[in-house]
Amino acid sequence: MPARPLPVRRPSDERRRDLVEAALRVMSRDGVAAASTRAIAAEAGMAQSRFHYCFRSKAELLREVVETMVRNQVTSVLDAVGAGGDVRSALRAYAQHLLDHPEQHLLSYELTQYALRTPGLAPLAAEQYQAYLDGAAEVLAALGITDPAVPRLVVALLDGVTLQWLVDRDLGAAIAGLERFADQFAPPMRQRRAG
Amino acid sequence: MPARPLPVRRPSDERRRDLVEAALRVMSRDGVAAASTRAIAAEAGMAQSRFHYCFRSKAELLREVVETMVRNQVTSVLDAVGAGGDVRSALRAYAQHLLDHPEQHLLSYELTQYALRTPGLAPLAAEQYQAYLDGAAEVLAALGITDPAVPRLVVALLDGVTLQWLVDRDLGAAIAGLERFADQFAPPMRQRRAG
DNA sequence: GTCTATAGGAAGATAGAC
DNA sequence: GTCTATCTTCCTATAGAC
Repeated sequence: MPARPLPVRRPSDERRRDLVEAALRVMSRDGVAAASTRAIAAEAGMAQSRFHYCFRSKAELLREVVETMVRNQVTSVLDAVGAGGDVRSALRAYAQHLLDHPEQHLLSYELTQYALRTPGLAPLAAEQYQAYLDGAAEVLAALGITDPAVPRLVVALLDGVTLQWLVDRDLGAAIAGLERFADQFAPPMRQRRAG
Repeated sequence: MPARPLPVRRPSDERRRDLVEAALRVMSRDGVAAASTRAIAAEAGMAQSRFHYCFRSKAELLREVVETMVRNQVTSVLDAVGAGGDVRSALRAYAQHLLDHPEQHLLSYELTQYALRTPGLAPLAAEQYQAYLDGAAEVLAALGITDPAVPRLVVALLDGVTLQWLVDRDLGAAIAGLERFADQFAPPMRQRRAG
């Protein structure tokens, strides 16, 4: 058997992963605008010039950053929300996730807009939201809600409520909004409808 | 009467307005990240160094940019939505506004996040959303909806639906989502509930 | 492969001629 | 007041020693 039956796909695959994760830390902490190649390389504990040994350009990194972040976030939220329970408990779990990881959610919006503003990267934003829709559909199916229009509505409402919370940090209002919304889909324990 | 009975409040008040408007044009067209003082001054037809004659710093400009943009946008949406009609027609008017001025809405999100990420500017994002809440409350009151929790929910849903539309440009899905939401507040012409 | 050093340019802000 | 020219700093990306 030869020593290397097939050439290593990319010699710096692991370094790339390190840089992507460092980029995610910098972006979460300081924002997308602050994530220069210098800051990212420093966060990963390497010289700035090594960045360009692993990635042809910063744009190439950002593609992977968005993909990784979406994967992580969907997994993270799905784990938090879980499979059992009812709609209300799922929404409360989402609120808890928001409270525990506000930077993840803020970063998500920032990367969406980065993708929308960067020529050629708009499809990434579409992939991002497709992943959110798929995640929402999965949770909703586990809750017995199969109406195909609902995931889209749920993602929209979670997005809007999350953005408001990031601005005013009023968790009570956010939860009240989510629970009121939940009444549309799960029979409320008690009547809550207004008019 | 003396020629100048009182000193002009700020000798460059008009120039400031010009720069703010130029900044809004550049930001709408190319994104917040592309709005350098050079690009803004060029858009306003002046030398870059004159920027710092009108504004002490770029941060000072951005405060005014956010305030002006929020004022403009609230006015613009309120005009489009109008005072008469029902919830559904108001939502359709909003959708039309979105279709006519996508950049305004994208810019709104970008500036929120810029404010959230810039130390000391977070209150600006809060002011921005307070203005949106006030605008929504005004429209809802004209529609006979006085539940104080609803404006917040409406703003959240419009935000979420708008963001989704900016990503996938699926207007049919956006309108369907809005109309379904409208059923909560206005009695639907026909039954639309799913399960 | 990994580093230091640096090219080459754009950013915000200022100096000084006019 | 307004310009050109420039300072300083930071950026992405590359060159070249080791």
